[in-house]
Amino acid sequence: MRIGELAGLIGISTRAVRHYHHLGLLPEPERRANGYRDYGLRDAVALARVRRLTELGLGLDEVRDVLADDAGRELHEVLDELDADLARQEEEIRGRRARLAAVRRQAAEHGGLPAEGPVSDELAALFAEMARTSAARPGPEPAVASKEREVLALLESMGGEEGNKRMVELLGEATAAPGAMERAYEVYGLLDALVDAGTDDPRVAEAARALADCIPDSMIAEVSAEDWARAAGPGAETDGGFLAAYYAHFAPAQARAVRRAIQLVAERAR
Amino acid sequence: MRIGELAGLIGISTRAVRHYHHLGLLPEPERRANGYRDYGLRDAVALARVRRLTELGLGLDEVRDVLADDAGRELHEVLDELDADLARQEEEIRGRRARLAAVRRQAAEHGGLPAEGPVSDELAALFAEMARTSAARPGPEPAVASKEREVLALLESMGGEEGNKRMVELLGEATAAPGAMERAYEVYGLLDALVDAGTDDPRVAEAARALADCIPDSMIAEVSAEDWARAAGPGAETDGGFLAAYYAHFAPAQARAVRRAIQLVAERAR
DNA sequence: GCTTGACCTTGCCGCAGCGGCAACGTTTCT
DNA sequence: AGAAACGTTGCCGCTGCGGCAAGGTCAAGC
Repeated sequence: MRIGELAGLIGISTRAVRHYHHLGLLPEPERRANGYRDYGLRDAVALARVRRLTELGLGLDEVRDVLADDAGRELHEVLDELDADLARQEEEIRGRRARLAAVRRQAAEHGGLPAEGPVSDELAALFAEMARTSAARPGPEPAVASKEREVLALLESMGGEEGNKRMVELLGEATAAPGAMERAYEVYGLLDALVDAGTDDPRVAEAARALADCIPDSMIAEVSAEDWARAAGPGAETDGGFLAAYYAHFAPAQARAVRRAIQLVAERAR
Repeated sequence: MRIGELAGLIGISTRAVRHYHHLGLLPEPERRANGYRDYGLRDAVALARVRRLTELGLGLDEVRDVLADDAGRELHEVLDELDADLARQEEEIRGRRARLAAVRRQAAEHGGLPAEGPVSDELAALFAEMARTSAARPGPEPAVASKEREVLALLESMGGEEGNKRMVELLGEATAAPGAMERAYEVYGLLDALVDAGTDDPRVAEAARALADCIPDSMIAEVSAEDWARAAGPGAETDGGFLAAYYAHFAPAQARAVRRAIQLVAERAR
């Protein structure tokens, strides 16, 4: 047989056959006078065995090892490992499909993936409420409000399924109280004014007080007192986690005010 | 944020982030004076979205398309396609695991993968019977016998689950008859003597007759008369399938004898 | 000031399992 | 004689980054 006949017999490409030669999976057969490889049925048997193994999902080098080691002991190991690997892959795909189904459902309801804004309906409602409030107020929207939306969107997309959902829920309740969103925008205004201020500006303390007053007890209770304290603690800027990014997100005086507000909240939490 | 902070926040490597920049999945942020990339929370949001999509199993270019097209129509398509693809993969893995389980069972029973010989126990038994018969006969084993084993091993490993299994079964029955294997070895001897003969050697016809006499009616009935005729027909050598390889496997006079035998069988089959 | 270590920058190679293509020789059919 | 269908070797391409090179930058400790 020539290579094409062999390949056709087994149902594989000639490239694959040559590849197997190259990797040493299949011994090179005799050559004919013209240089063509000349295969016999024993080569076909060998190739069929190689292919059976590769189709099981073994890597080519694993196949080579299995074929080389006639020990058969290693085979057992390899097969066990392979099965575990396949089981893992199967689970992973199942999980992906589950998540994908959720995304598809949401995309269908929503008419598309959340583009740059909110992910959940609750957050979308919250943003809409913000937009209404802002439109009812004079002047442009404070930049801090838009930053706040970014933070919320990030928190929600960052994964912590349960905690963040609950957070958004509480936030929705809190801003649903009459006048709450207006008060929040007052605070945004105070913070916005600090964009170019020094960190020792007297308005910092004022903004911090106002911000802390906006946080309802229900949200304070949701987080442990230690966590509140940590959030305002000295290491927060440099812990490399979310808080560091959060503080870095604001101008220095704004960050100072936010931090002071969290300190006040932490005191209330005790 | 610098790139490491961003990456840590989302839970990804800096390499991946840069890779996403390179592929245009994530816009390049402003640079600081020292050339470092400077990220804000909005970048984190964008990155989180990219990552959610990639973790669903979308390719990076698909993610880019989805993010670029705010149409959302294409998204639906892509997600459908992805789900179908994942379903296919899941099925494939399931099939592989099933086949793998069979191989593992066999390997455990057998103390290793069939090394170069038979695959099934039935074929192993047949080969053992051949070895016994050969040992009881004077002189070395005819080369044709070994070639025959190759053919059988190939047939069995080539896949056609049902048909080949039945073939081996019938072969087992046929050779279990008293004296059958001895008669087969007589024929092997006749064929072996033809290795250097011309195709018009008178012994060809004799060997063909003897070989045809070895084939029991049960095997003849298993294959349709047309298939027998085709197997001995003029196109068999060049059809590129198994028969071509089979005939090429023998010396010319041997092949001629085998073919003549099949012709005789085909006549009996009618 | 100097080192050390942890960052950052760009850029190119490697990975699995071949497919594609180049650039060429052989066989076979017409 | 020419075309079609084979064969040969060899190198590049694909995915989603990781590794490594060969630096520049920054903060901390001596």
